[in-house]
Amino acid sequence: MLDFKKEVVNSLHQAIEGLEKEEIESLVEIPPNYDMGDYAFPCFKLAKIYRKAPNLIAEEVVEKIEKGEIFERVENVGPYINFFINKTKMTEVVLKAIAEEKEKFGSTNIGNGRTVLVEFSSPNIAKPFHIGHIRTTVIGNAIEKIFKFQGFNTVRLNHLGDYGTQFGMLIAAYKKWGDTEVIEKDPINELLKLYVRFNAEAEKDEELRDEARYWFKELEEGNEEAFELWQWIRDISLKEFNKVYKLLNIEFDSYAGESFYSDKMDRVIKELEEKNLLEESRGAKIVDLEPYGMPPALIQKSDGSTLYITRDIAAAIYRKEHYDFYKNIYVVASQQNLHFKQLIKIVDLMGYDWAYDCVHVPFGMVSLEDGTLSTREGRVVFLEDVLNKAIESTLKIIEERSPELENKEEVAKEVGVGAVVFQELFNNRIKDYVFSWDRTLSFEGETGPYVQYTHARANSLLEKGEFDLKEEIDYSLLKEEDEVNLIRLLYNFPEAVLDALEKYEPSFITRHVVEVAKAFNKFYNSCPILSADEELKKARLNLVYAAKTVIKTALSLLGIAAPNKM
RNA sequence: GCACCUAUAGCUCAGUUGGAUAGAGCAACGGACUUCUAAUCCGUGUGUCGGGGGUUCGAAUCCUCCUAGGUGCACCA
Repeated sequence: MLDFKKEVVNSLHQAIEGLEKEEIESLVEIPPNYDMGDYAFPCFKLAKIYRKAPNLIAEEVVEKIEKGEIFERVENVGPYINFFINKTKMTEVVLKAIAEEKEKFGSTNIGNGRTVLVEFSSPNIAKPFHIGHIRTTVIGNAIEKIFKFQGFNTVRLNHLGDYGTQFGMLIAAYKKWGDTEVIEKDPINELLKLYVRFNAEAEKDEELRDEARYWFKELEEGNEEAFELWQWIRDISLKEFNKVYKLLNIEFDSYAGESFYSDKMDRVIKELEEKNLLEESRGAKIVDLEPYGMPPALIQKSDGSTLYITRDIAAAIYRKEHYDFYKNIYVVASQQNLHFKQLIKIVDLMGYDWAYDCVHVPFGMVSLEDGTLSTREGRVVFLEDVLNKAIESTLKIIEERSPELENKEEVAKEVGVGAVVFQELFNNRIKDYVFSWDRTLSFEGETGPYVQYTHARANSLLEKGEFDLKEEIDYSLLKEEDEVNLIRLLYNFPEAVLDALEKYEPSFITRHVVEVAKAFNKFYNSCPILSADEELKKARLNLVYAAKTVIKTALSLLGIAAPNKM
């Protein structure tokens, strides 16, 4: 697709002496208001070079710029040079590109088949899948889709929390108080009860903690009973998690969790020792990171068992050997910033040049109105409940507004789940937020259902208007302000996707698609489409098709369905 | 105590690498369906951009100090 910004840069480059193209490009900006043009160039920097007032320079440069067929007008307002793109040209460029590329519009091949691993979701076995897990799950899912869209070979990793002392606790608790039948009926809740009870009693009884450590040690050393119990717990938990993944329509390529690396730990410890990175301290083995301004990383406990970071080092090395990744992305809460800083530094100290291809993508915390989430204290909102409640509310709305709709259940699921996911991807990752039912179940304004509704509306127009993509249209007919604003947003979509990829920030796409939906609805309200004159109708339907396509693509990158009717 | 993150309208948040008058949604009030899906659209207004100092032609954005909140910092993950 023709790059208008490059055109602006080129014509400025010809008119200005003493500035490299790169410098010009970094200065070109989008004015605060489109009345002022599509692109602008401020002349303050030139003022310094030429020792002349910036508005005078702007005047002179404008004189020298050739308008060609790309620019409608180029004019200066004070120290700014404003470029107005020829609207017919822009319309033609965008609508043709979308008609050709369809749902691939916005994709590139910058990945060129390189492998990107995305580790996300990674719930802890035997604990409920609650609202706190939704962020990693949907953010990771979106990031994977965005990378894939740009030509990367992506691998979706669910690094299950299926190892560690907590399993010692569970095994010990099960052996004391467990009942297989009861657990099979409601696995997560019953296992959780055991876990909570164990923790409560361990407060009073130190010996219980020793028992837990003992069982974890046994598990690590291959005790058969411990292993079988562990596997059973893992299986029934995964079955529960899959209910949520199914609702979200998310699948993984690998469920290799922490346990998978249990037999790869010795090698790590040996290697750290060989490279003189390991030190004895208080009976444990650590890597001293003080020279890098970080607290020491505990690699091996004094009882010889390993820790989270040890397994992560093993995992990183395994992944490099097994997948030869270009990037290894961890979508994990910001609480673990230090952990990942330490992890990456240790891998670096081990001499691996790919250490900084490991990227931690952090996100803020979810809390409840009455405080922090706490599984142990029962302050928890289950993700499955949130999704089901959203689906239920959606179904009610459908019954009210479009009772004749076919497959209501299916649409309710797509819209209800879409609302939850969309809200989750709407703000910057890093922000903390307080979970609120009101906000989650609101379907008006800048929400998922709003965007989906816009898509369904567009689809309905295309059906009623018997739209044919192959028909020739007259691009110059689309010159209403509301049309041009929509077209401009469609034109900017590919850049929004690239920004999202570069910053690992799906919300850039969420924000952009909301703008597209707003512009579309404005256009829809101000411009008659089906009742317009034949040629205008064809042109407008083409624009409707383009908007619908971009909305659908954007939603799919976010992991949200785009129903044709709702 | 040390480190990192956050602070923008009543609420929830945008604000592109420093740039032209700081923007949305929600909430409130008023208006638009015999006409393309009213989960829509139009109108009405509110800001010490947490505070001070600095850099700059120009700062919500960069630097610095302070305040408030959050998170992390050795045998949990």
